[in-house]
Amino acid sequence: MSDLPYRFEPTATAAELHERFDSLDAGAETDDTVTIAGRLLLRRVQGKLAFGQLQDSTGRIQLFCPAQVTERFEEFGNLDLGDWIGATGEMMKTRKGELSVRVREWVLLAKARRQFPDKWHGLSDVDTRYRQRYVDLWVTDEARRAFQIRSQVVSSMRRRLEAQGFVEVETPLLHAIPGGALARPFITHHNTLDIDLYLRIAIELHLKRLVVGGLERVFEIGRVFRNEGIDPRHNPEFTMLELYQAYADYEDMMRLTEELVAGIAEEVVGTTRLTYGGQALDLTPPWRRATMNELIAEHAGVEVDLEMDVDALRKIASGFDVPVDDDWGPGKLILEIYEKTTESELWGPVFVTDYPQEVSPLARAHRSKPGYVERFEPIVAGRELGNAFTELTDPDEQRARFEEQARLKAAGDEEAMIVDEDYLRALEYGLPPTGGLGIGIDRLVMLLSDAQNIRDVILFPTLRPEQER
RNA sequence: GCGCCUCUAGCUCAAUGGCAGAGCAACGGACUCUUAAUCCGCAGGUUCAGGGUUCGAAUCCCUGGGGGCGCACCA
Repeated sequence: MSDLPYRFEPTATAAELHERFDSLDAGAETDDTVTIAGRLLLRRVQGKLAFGQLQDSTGRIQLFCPAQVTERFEEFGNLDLGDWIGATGEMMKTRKGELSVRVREWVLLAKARRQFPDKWHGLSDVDTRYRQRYVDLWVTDEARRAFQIRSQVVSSMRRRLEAQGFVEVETPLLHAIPGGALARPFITHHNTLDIDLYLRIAIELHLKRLVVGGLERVFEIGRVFRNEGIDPRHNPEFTMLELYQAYADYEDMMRLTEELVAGIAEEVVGTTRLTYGGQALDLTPPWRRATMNELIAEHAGVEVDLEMDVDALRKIASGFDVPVDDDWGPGKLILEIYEKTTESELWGPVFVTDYPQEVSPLARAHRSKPGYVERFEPIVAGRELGNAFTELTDPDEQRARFEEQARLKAAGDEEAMIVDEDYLRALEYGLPPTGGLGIGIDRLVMLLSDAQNIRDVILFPTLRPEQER
């Protein structure tokens, strides 16, 4: 029978105590009684005097425990590193100037039956860090920091969007028709309906239905699933912000993006001038705008255009070692050339604009450039941070785009879309001019926490299951 | 999916074909101002698993497993 308490009531956190009492002089004693709780992560017993370092979610505070003052002193000295305890005592500073709680009463809240990692070296095996995040969070300062930043980023994002009149919604994760992006979905099954359902690969189509429904500014921050490879920038489930704004176009979305990201950076890390992977990264608006074709010319040294002969584009692509598929039109060829030669070279931030329509089935045709759409991707540190466009609103045009996608699907393209009749019906009721934007939250947090691996900003990244021993 | 690298005590790491080791943690002891406390003592292992080569394997080879990086795919 365990005699561990069912409840405990700390009156202060480590951070609060430092804020209130750091100004004490070395050797000072007070009558201020506090109760704190946390894990004992360091301990130094010295005969009739013991010191402990208690860590809670806000930081660390020293416990000062003379045998004459601290109850059950012998037992206190036998605590293991990692034990959860609660302690009550008076605030003081040691002669050496370390702020401490002089512990009178204390209670064991939970026993650490497994040994904690080395107090100095911590955990370096990344596999263990990801699998046992509950340990990692205690012993790896950067891990705690990254997830604090993540929390603040999402919180700041919500507040900023709400302040601009955006309404947050939740739409289904289980989709009968996967859509809104070009990606392979996870498939699952509903027993009672006896139908296959897909974990969503994007939020897009439901949110645009809501704009049809009169939610003129709408957003969702939520999990999206793509059945693709895992690498330092990709996790099969990741978090996206998607937002849609009636009456806006992609120029509005560019302004919104740079202001949102810069505002969040300012609020969360205090500056828009970051260092990412040792290189300076300045998120201060305005960000550069450049068309895909201009950037290809800059970085690959070749002029490409949809007007060009397909065979000429094929030749250019092959020249850059792009494996060319016979089915690809000029738009897909240009995109592949861009991704192979240019994208990873862009440090940014830069808005890459004016994508070929062929690879953008949900974006509206460019108002002045035939064959192109009003779409951009914000590129930062050589990677896409998001995707946005002036939304395609014409139901007939959308049907034609879906049918072209369905043709590609039939030809073997597993990432192509299929016709979504209900979405077309919604468009037939009328979607106003609308700007849409998606931002990868994980990627944004990586930038702001200087993380080189997406797993460092996802608490429990997807891993192979451990084998039974 | 392919290629390269990696896996040794709870943690961090040595030992590169010749007796499996250290620091921290644990365990026993000393110590009333420590800061990774210090000092003395004592334990701790299916070297990821299985097979092979060898007088002898943590080390070399093969198969399998976990992880990392790169490529492919993608945001």
